[in-house]
Amino acid sequence: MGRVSDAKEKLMKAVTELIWTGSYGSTTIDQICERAGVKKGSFYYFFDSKATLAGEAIEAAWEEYRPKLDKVFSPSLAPLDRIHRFCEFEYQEQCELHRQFGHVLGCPLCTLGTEVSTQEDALCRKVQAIMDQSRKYFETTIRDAHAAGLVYAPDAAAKARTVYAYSEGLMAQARIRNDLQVFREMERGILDLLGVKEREALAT
Amino acid sequence: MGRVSDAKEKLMKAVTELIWTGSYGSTTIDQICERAGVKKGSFYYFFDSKATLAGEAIEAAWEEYRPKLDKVFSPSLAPLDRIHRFCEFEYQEQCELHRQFGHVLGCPLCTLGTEVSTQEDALCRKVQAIMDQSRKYFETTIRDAHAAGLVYAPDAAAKARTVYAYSEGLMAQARIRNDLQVFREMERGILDLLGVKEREALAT
DNA sequence: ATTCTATTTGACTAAATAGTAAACTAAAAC
DNA sequence: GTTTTAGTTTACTATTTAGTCAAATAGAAT
Repeated sequence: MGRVSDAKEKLMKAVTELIWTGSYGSTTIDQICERAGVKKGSFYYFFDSKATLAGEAIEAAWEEYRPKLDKVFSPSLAPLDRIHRFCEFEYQEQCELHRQFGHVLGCPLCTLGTEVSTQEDALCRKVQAIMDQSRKYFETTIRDAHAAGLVYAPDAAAKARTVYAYSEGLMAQARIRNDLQVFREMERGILDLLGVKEREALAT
Repeated sequence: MGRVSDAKEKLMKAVTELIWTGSYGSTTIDQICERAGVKKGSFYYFFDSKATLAGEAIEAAWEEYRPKLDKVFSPSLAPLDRIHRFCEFEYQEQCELHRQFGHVLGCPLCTLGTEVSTQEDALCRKVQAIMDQSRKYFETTIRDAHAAGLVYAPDAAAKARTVYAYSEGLMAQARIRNDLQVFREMERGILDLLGVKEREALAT
């Protein structure tokens, strides 16, 4: 079966970082290859365009991220505790990224999605699909919270869309302002959307 | 004083449209010139870079947009009515853009801001400045609503940040999904953040 | 009418970029 | 150890792109 290679993985890691720390449109194939330490011929051996690579890269990144969310949103935890842990987790992740790259990066899906929405249909669809899965964590949590009488949310899916939009908006603000403190407002905002008063949250 | 020119305005209009319907990174100076019907020499006569042009363009667009918001958020209206009108206004605007360009475009500030945040400092700062002004409409409205006893929001500025982040997040979703219906959830989401129950809103 | 000046034009350079192809190489399979 | 196959490299072409400049021009001011 010939020789084996990790060039594919290196290219995916490189493009993920470049898009996240910069933007899709401004990263070139030459740049990707250089950061990955891979020659352009090899790039075209594995992928046929930047869009294809980016698509596979975000899917791989999602598969790495997913188990972390599984842990944070474990159904064994009380619903409002999951929310709390998610906000804390997200804050810590962004702190780490900030340390590593010197800038608040926000959500890569949202940044990439808004940028390519009108231009790269296949890529944008992949972003949407991951967002759909991502939103499900909120949906399940909200449904559980409603069932437990902690919140009033008869339409958990609709409420999840709202909470998700808010969290994405907040991350966008954090990126634009390059300000980690923005994340400190996330939990309260989500609880407001869920109609949880300040005292109730503490009592849970 | 020599001859007069509208090339500057044409260039600003062109770049605004190209960024909004596409992205900052993917629009080239040649494209801008072509759409504006202006030769590249003239571009460099008026501006020294794409970033400079984009900066002036968004400022000009904001000055055009501002009076519309002044009308929507008129202090002569009941606070929750202003919110209602804003959501309706935003929906109508996006419908019109969708008709004109064949795609949901969302908020140009947020799209541009997240894209250039790590790359074009001066431009990003202009985005931030306009966002700050934009958010003030919410802040004033929320303060008035609190004073009128319609909502409980002792920290109007904080609440405005939350509402603003949510509205930006929702517009990002609308752009990514290319779905105008997303806007129909905006008012309820904002009222949820403000703690206004469904009945109360109608009663105002 | 003439002058003056703000603006326009087109032709140019240099660099960056996407994409190709054929020769080359390492290592797996036998 | 030979063959086979997967992956790598290098050198290349053709475009696109940013940015420059000197000459031309239109029209405002006088």
